[in-house]
Formats: sequence, C-alpha cells, structure tokens
Amino acid sequence: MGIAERKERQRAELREQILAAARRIVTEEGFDALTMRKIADAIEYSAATIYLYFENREAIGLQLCHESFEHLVSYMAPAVQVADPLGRLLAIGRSYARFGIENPAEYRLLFMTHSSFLEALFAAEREHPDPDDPGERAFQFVVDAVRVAGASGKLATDDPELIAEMLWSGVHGVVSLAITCKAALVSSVEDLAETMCRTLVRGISASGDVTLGSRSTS
Amino acid sequence: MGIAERKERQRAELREQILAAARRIVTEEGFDALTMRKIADAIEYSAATIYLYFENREAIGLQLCHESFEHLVSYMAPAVQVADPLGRLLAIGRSYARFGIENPAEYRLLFMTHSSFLEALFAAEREHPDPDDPGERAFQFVVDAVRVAGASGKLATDDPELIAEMLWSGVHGVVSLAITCKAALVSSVEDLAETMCRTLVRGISASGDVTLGSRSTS
DNA sequence: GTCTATAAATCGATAGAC
DNA sequence: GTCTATCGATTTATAGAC
Repeated sequence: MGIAERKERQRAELREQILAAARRIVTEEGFDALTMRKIADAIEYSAATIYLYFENREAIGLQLCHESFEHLVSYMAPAVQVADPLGRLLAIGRSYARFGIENPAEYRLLFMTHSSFLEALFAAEREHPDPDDPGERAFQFVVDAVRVAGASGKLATDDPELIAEMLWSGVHGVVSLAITCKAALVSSVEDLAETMCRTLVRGISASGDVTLGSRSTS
Repeated sequence: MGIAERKERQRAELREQILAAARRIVTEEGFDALTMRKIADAIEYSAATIYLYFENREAIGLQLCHESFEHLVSYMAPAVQVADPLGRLLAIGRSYARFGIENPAEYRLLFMTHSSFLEALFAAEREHPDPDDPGERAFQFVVDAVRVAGASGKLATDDPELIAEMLWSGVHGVVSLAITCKAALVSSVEDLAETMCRTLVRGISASGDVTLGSRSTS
C-alpha cells in the first residue's frame, strides 16, 4: 500500500500549502483580499486545482478560523495557573487582548468579519456539539473562570454568562477599536487594554477595592 | 437671477436625493452593498450623473458619516441634563449604546468599516481643525464629561483621555459584538450594555460603592 | 445636464482537454 | 491530478452623443 499512502501524503501536503498561502494572504491583506487566483499564484498551481481540495473560498476561511481559535486558546490557557479567581480573570483578559494586538489579521477574521463565519461556526456547533472544538473551548474557558470566581464569593453579582460576555465585550472593544480606527485613539492600545481589564475586574468584584497584581502578571 | 437660483436649488435637491438613496441602501444592505448603479436606479437617473454631484463612492460615504455623527450627537446630548457627574457618564454610555443598537447600519459605517473612513475623517480634522465638526463634537462630549467627573473628585484615577477612551471601548465592544456575531451571545444586547455601563462606572469611581440610577434613567 | 455605451478590471466557479 | 480556457456576473469610472 506504499503508493496509496504516498498519494495521500502528497495530497495532505498540498492542502497544507493552500492553507499556508491563504493564511499569509489573509494576514498581510485581510480576508477580503483572499482570492483563489492569489492562492493559486502562491502555490504555483492553477486556480481550478484548489477546488479539488476545498469546496470553495468559504471552506478555506472556516478552516483558517478553526486554526486561529486554537491560536487564541494557546494564548489564554496559561491563565489557569493563576490561583486567585479575580487574578485569573485579569490574566485571561490580558492574554486575550495580547492575542488581538499581536495578531490583528487573525483577530479580524475571527471576530470582526461579516457575520457569516462566526455564524457558520456557531451553526455547525449547534448541529454537532463538539467540546473539543477550539472555538467552543475558548468560550467555555472564560465562562468557567467566571464560575470559579462566583463560587469563591468574590463577585458582586451572580450571572456567569452575562459577566463572561461583558468581560469579552470590553476587551473586544479595545482590540477592535484599535484595529479599526487606531488614528482616533490618543492612548496606546496596551494602556487601554490594561485599564479596561483592571476596571472591569474592579467593577465586578464584591469588595470595591481589589488588590490587582502588577501589570507584568500576564 | 431667478433662473440661476432655481438651477442651484434643483442641483441641491438632486444631491439630497442621492444622499437619501445612499443612506437607505446603506441602512438596509450595509455599506459594501452601496453601488453607484443602485443609487442611480433609486433616483431614476443614470449612474454617470452621480459623478457630477460626488467625486466618487468614497465621497458619498464620507458625507453619510458626517450626518451619522450628527445623529449620534443627538442621542448623547440630553445626557448633559444629568447633574451628577457619574450619573452623566452612565447616561452617555447608555445613549451611545442605544444609538448603536437602534441604528446598526450607521454604527457599522462609523466605527466598524475598514479604517478608511474614520482615518480620512481624522486626517481631515487634523488638516482643518473644526470644533463644529460632528465627529469632533461627539468625542469632545465624552472627554468633557469625564473631566467634570474628575474635577468633582469622584474618580479613582485621573487621566480623562484614557478613561474616556476606555468607556468608549467598552460600550463599543458590546455594540460591535452584537452586530458582528449576535449568534454568539446568550445575553441580550440591552442587558449587556447596561451591565457594561454600570460595571465601568463602578470600576472608575473613587468609592467602590456607587449609587446608580435606575435603568430607565437614560 | 443627462444619457447610452463601454472600457477595463475584478471575481468565483466550472467544463473539458490532456 | 492538473491544466487551459472561459462563462457569467460584478464593479467603478469615463467618453462621447444628444
């Protein structure tokens, strides 16, 4: 069966080449600039060949989203090492912001693109719930951390989903505003993100005064 | 000179018709869907005629932005009637969110479109600073309210621009997330916006505990 | 001032030869 | 498995007739 295996391996390789080229284009020029022709030029195949590996342009975008969610999770995962519940929430917010700041093109693809992708991802998730799905893991990660904080009695209110989504919204606001209209901001994105994370955690904590770790605690 | 005046009037009227049609298309289908042909069909002129009134598609978009900033200011302006500094910040946040929720297409055009517009607006503002510019007024409005709160000694920290931009980012995050990926949110936009405004104001207030008006105080 | 007609450039996707 | 060739539909913007 050596021949069949080689063929399968070569097929997988070309598929990876297509994804790598697509990712580079999206990173450099944004998703709107991703065309089948550009991918074809990059991998030195004809555009028609790509359709033998992906159903269409959308399918390539979805695969890129999955990989970027993995990337995002890799940023946030270390935050579980922070024992203090509020400190962990702070660490999650900081790492999420850092992902967006350091990977603006990926961030834009995941959270700022016209509904289609996220909606497609959520629709797919509802059809076949998969706890291993990177996107699902990313969301659950934040909700779990809020639950832990709630159970420790350190939160002023008790609605994990609402608080998780508010925290997400706050950091998302900083990152997306910085991406969309950096020229409008006087403050640096880093200062803005840090201030946002600290203010939100302070705002949800049961005691008005919280001891927040140093900024480098990310 | 009656003839010249009638011509001028008719010219201004057609210009308004073009803008009205453009705004309707943007509102219903988004800015990406705005094409010269669609405008032409709507006003029952040929597409070529539009170029006699606007340099290009971008110029139409810029004019729509100016008008939408006016619209946004009209939402926020009543907040000055709230005497309490923190209450006023809360009212501004609520009214900003309400603008975004009630006018998603305008909001998307102003703050979620590919940098070009806001950057062009800010570039123009830097060239010819104009305190009457609607966009400038909207931003100054928030900064002023933060300054008032700071002067009253009710804020924990003292950096008006940073705090203003953080408040802006927070509410922007809620609105933009709701627009981009509503399917991802369990909570309602209204609850999310209200929680965000209250949490942020609580988080920046000098005393950890703040008396916040009822939700209907918008 | 307004039109028709069209240039010039894209794009996604497919049919069919090899 | 890959290619060439092309369809069919877009778009912005302009040239030139009326």
